Amino acid sequence: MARLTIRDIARMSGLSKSTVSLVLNNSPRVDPATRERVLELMRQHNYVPNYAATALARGNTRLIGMIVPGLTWRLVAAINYGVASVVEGSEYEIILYTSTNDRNYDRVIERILASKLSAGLLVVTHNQPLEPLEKLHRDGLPVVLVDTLATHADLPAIVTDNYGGAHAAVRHLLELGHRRIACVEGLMEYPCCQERTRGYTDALAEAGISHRPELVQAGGFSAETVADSTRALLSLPKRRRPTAVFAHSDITAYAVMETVEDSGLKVPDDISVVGFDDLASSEHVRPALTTVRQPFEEMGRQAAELLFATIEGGPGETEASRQPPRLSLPTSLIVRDSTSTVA
Amino acid sequence: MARLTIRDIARMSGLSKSTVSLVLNNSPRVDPATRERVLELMRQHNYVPNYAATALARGNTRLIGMIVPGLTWRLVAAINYGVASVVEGSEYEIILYTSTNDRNYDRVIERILASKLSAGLLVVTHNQPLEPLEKLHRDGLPVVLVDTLATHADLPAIVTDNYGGAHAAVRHLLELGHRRIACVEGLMEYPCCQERTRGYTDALAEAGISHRPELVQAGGFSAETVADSTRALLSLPKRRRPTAVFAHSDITAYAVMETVEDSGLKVPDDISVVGFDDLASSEHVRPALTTVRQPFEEMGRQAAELLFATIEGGPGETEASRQPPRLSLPTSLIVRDSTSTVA
DNA sequence: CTGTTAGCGCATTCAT
DNA sequence: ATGAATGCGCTAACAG
Repeated sequence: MARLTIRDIARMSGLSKSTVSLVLNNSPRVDPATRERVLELMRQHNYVPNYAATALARGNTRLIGMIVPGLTWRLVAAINYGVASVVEGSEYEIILYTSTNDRNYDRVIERILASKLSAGLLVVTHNQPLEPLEKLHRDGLPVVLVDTLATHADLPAIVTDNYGGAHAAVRHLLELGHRRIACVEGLMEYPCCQERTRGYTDALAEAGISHRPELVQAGGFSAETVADSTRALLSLPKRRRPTAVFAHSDITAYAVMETVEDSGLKVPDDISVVGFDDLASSEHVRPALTTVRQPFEEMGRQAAELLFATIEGGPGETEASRQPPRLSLPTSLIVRDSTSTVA
Repeated sequence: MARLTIRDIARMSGLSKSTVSLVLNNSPRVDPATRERVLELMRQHNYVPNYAATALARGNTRLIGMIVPGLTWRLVAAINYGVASVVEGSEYEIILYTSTNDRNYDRVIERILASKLSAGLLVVTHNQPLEPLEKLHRDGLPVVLVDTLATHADLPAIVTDNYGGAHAAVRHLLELGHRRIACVEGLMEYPCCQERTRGYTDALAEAGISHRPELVQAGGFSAETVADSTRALLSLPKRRRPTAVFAHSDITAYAVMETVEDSGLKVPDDISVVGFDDLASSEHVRPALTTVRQPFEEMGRQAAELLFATIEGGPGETEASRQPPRLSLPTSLIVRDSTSTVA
């Protein structure tokens, strides 16, 4: 597999390297006939330009980095798919930075990304400090956040309407006649979770229901904490006990449902449950979970397109680019079997 | 962010480029004192060698390609995690090739991978033709298959014991007293599915149960086909109707369970169901699914390590390497609530 | 429209 | 132990 170089093609075609290079780069200023001849030659000999050489000469690569935290793979699959669907139509490739533990996050940022390996960066759902990313962005590396709701960050981002989603979920419960609606929260360091609680609180307030702190429980990401919280809710005296639970995530909702059933109550007959995310499995859980769907795939697509736009747009220190675009995609309520009218 | 080059470091340290280069490559023939001085300088100025330049000069990159088919993301998450956990301890990065549709598979193989972008290739669960991969491998690009049970392929692979897993699943049902055990198959083009049917058939035969073709149904990957197959099974006269179903995958099992319940029967009371894979969601499905666990994460780890070994091992046309290593990882039966003794 | 000439940043001989 | 020279394969002015 003696690799062919551009020089070989040049010799074979009787042209010079530069002309061949022009062909490679689709330059209009090359004779269509010779152009076709060269292309044919390449095809015949299975010539492929050396990536490293191209990158070096150009001064930039055609790779985009994608940072995804290890723990959120279940959400990330769909995002990835969306990203991939637009990337594969381009000349770019994805290079994947997964940090399975948090410690090497800094290494990833400081060392690898500084090596000019990627032309842009997609950062998926994470709660690491954003300062390093902002610095990179200021230094000219396009960065797009995906599902990282960092309100204070000075970075372009694709997010979903967490507030609206939560609000709609609670509205749904209210319309079913529920009045005592609990909330089992996720990690409140995440702005998205803060938004969800805000949506919950506001929806209740708008319905004229006064806030009851005892109905808002910490959940976190651990099934045990969620179980504890759920038991705390169930142990309330009957007339103060919630008839419905809004969970900050589908995973949380699963744990809530399991705890409810373990304690001899039925979902949705005794307690309705709404989740958030619409993971693929939520359709198969029994009862099938009513939940707020996040358009993950679409988010991935939009994020990739935004990133490409920024990359192609050049340094673009225009007035418009100083205000980083922040696209919020709508969520939708998927009503299934885990919610019903209040008994 | 005017990027520093090796030349800058050389100037600052009063040395020549080549000496600095020697430091970068951990050459023993450089004075420990100067070596430390140079390293310190690099640290201070946040110098990182240009990846493309290094790759070009060396003639090889420190990237490993990972081909994953778009449709199997749910399985792939855990594999990825395993791969990432070993890659992040190395100097390599992952570059992700996802083909969301099958058409560009050839393009991926022929063009991108031939561009010397990756030092090795990890190919995850796919059913594309393997010839191109074999060719690449012969041409010196290390390739490792993950969960692609291609019995006839001349490539190193990490697989799981599909036969043994299926066998164990059916044994489990037999021990519960079931005699009429159906099988809802996956895509039979996949060798792994062929193995699963073989395990099913053999386990029955060993128990002295004669093969009943009507109990083996096509499932494929579509929920509707599975539903059809399940209804066909349920519509058998009561004394020929199966009391248990072995499904080729968890997803298939979900659809089987739903169809069973739609028709008014109960899992596991009327019909026991066993899946294959142990997706994360199988724990949350109701009834929680009894299934055969594949050690996805471990597969990813092993695959990455095998790939590294081959890369570092050089061209290695030894006698041992002519016989491509084929590691089969054991599966384990996870008993949950979807199986019970026969009524 | 096409060829000439210089690099891109680094690794790697060969000298010293 | 360190420096000078050369080339990896390609792009990008600048000429013609």
